[in-house]
Amino acid sequence: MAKSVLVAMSGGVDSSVAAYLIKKEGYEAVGVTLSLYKGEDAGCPEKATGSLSDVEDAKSVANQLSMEHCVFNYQNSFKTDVIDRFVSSYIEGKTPNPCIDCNKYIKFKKLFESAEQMNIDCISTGHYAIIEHDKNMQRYLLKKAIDLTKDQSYVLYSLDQNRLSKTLLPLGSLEKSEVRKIAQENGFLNARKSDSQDICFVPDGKYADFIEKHTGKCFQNGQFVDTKGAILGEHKGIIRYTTGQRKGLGLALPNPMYVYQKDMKNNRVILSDEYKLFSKSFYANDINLITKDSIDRPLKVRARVRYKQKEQWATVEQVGGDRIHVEFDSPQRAITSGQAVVLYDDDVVIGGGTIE
RNA sequence: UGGGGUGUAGCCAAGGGGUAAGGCAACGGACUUUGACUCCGUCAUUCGCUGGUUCAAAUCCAGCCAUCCCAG
Repeated sequence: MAKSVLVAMSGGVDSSVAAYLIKKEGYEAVGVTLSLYKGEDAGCPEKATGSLSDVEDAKSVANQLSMEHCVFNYQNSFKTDVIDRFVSSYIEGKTPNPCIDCNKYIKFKKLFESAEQMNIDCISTGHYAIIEHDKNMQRYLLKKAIDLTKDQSYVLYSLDQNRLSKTLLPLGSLEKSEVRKIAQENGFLNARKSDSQDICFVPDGKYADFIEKHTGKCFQNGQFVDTKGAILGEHKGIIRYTTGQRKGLGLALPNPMYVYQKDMKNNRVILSDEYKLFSKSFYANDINLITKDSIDRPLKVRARVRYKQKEQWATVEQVGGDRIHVEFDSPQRAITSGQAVVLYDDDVVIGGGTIE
């Protein structure tokens, strides 16, 4: 009997083509669109994921593919595991990456649980990455997509062996242009729909306003200071700034200045020249390793400290059960607490964690 | 009140007779399933004001205004 697959369909081109490919390979496929938040929470009802038009788009494609389609309401989980975490991370002065949590807690957790309850074997998404079983290592490996410009292996580093073994990512070996072409050839109504961007639940990009609205708090103005403590001006609430940021400071100084550190205790944002932003070493916690159970000795890897960064050579050591120390060969710009570090061995994701 | 300095865009700032550099900020766009970074584009019909000299004045001259510093 054909394996059954639950295909996450956002209503966009990628997941639609993923569904098409799954179906084509003969799987017994069911499409599901995740309802993650209410439109009004995002202040922009029409653009929300799981909003009517996205659901309709997904339904329409599923229909064309003669697939069953349903909508799962994950709003509660999404609120506690993605939005609340996002908000509290910012309140702690960090800069989170909500897409990573969404994959970790929603797409590759809640959705798995739902699949199990439905007796469905696997799940599939439209992520651009490759999952491969390595016979020698007796492990499933997560690898970069063929189309490196769209590669999303970075946001999937939290997947474990169990999840990897039951996940199908049919787009990993395709170029984005091929995906669009397939959508077009099949007459999908979203063939030309633009790629998603910005935080999905903050479609207007004003994440600080979202946090203030969500918490009901107003983050007070405070001082911009230089590294010597001299006052440079007034900031508009400390959550509005992140390490390495240049734009939006509103200061007219002789040279461009960047956010160097955030002093949450004194509600001050410390600015510096760009060169001070470069550093080599940091710790990360909440780690997940894919290619091995633990890092027993210093390991030479390539690492990214943000999405879409080119990997850089580094040495990693595990310190304790859930923590690693990373030392880059050369200084990297604005290593930011709350962002994810992902370790690579060439095209293979070794693992990753959250930067402290 | 006397002496000196300075007034060019939101901020800083070049230019010292020939038709307003640059930086910062801002805004717009590109990039982007996170925040950022980066890149591209826009941004003074006018130089404190009023007169004068000149073919031509931000530039030279006069007066005025504003502001800063030093004296008292």
